[in-house]
Amino acid sequence: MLDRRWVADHTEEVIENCRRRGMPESLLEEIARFSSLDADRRRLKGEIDGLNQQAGLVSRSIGKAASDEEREARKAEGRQLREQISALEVTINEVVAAGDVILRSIPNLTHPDAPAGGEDASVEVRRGSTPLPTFDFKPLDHVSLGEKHDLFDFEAGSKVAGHGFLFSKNDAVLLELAMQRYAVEILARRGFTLTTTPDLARDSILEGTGFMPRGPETQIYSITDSDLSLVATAEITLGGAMQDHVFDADELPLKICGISHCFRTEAGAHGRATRGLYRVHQFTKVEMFAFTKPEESEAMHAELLDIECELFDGLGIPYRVLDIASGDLGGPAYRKYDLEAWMPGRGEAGDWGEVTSTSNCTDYQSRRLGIRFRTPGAKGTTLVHTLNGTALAIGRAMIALLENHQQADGSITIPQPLVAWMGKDRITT
RNA sequence: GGAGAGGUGGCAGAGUGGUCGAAUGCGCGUCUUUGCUAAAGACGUGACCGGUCAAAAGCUGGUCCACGGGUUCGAAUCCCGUCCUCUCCGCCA
Repeated sequence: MLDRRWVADHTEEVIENCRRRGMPESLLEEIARFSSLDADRRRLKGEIDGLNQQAGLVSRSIGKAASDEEREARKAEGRQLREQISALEVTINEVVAAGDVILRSIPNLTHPDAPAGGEDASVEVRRGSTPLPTFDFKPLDHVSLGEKHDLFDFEAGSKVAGHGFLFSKNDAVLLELAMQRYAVEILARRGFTLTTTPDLARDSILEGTGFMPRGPETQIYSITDSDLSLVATAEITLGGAMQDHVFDADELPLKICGISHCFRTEAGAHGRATRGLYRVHQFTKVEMFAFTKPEESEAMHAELLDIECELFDGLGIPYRVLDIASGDLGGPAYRKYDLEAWMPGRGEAGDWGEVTSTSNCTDYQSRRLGIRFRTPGAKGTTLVHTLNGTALAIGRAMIALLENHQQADGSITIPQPLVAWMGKDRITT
């Protein structure tokens, strides 16, 4: 979330930003209301502070009271003050709660260079080093390739868990492991701390990271009779792990890699391009997360993007990089780049499909999570910036890999960097 | 899962109803002594929300002793719930 005080003092700027992001008119009106709510909060806070001071003085005087009558009189006075305070606290809590609802619904500010507009306004800013493939045969999509080589069992997935789940089989398993090993290798070399993370997290952690468990339109699976949910991405746990932490300045920037399963209900996503691996309820992802000082976050964002490019260039997968338009940014993102890989089997004659996403969330997540750093000699603490990026989302990357590397004879070549981990250089029948 | 112990400032650790944001030690900062280092001494050393101020500093009010509730004029201290840690037992990959 944004800073409460800053929002109250910069209402016009905040509204302008929301307009740029295509937020509904109703939210803009709410933001205008926020400023007066916050003024109420401050006024009430002043009153309560004053009463607290009085009540404290009264309480302390009781021990030194000269007589029983005086003591009783003071007690009554103290009781009366506390009642006033309680009443005001009820009011201020309501005001704060109303303000918080608004504050939490306000998205992050937007990078001035991010393209303005909706989904279609995103701008291609870069291409990968691998050219689009040319086939002298009709390329298959990954589902057909999977059938040919017995790589996936969607029926078994449906049987045990329902539509959107699958079993990987045979060479697909080796490939999954090889891809993870490949990604981890590159991230380790880039100075990331390697972790595997819990696949479940408390609802409070989800909320702190900006996810909404248990709403009517939630994308999150939750566990009945507990406060746990299945994570949609390791971003939740990697950010959540540092909740309320204060870094020393020399610990930053900190780069962490987390491998987790990701679970998404994909509510309302039926009927879209969901064949095969593209949109499933569970997949494995190698995620990057970074904590930086504010002035370092843009450079870190560029680094995360570079790593994503390096990973896909290394796999020989053609892709384009999109600078995501303001209207299509998620709430916490100040700026976001997506990699879209070329998927020859997608649509009529191939199409781009999103495979990674990297966001600079500036201090939007860290404010709610209370993640700060301290500079020696300087007073106070400063909120860190958080960034996240996909290293490899296994399912989607595998679609691109299988479809781009298929050969006329039906076999699939394994990109060189994976061969050692995979133990073979080709998938054949 | 069962039984017990416990969660206090950057760390260690005292504090069982008021004068406690909290002793003491370590660490850290400034200064003094010293040719440098070491050592010693003096002083200082948290976060958050407000007020004052153009702003910062400063000054000033409040809140914070895991978290949330309760009792009380008053809670780090008493009661309840939650979370977490440790020890033992059970179970288990």
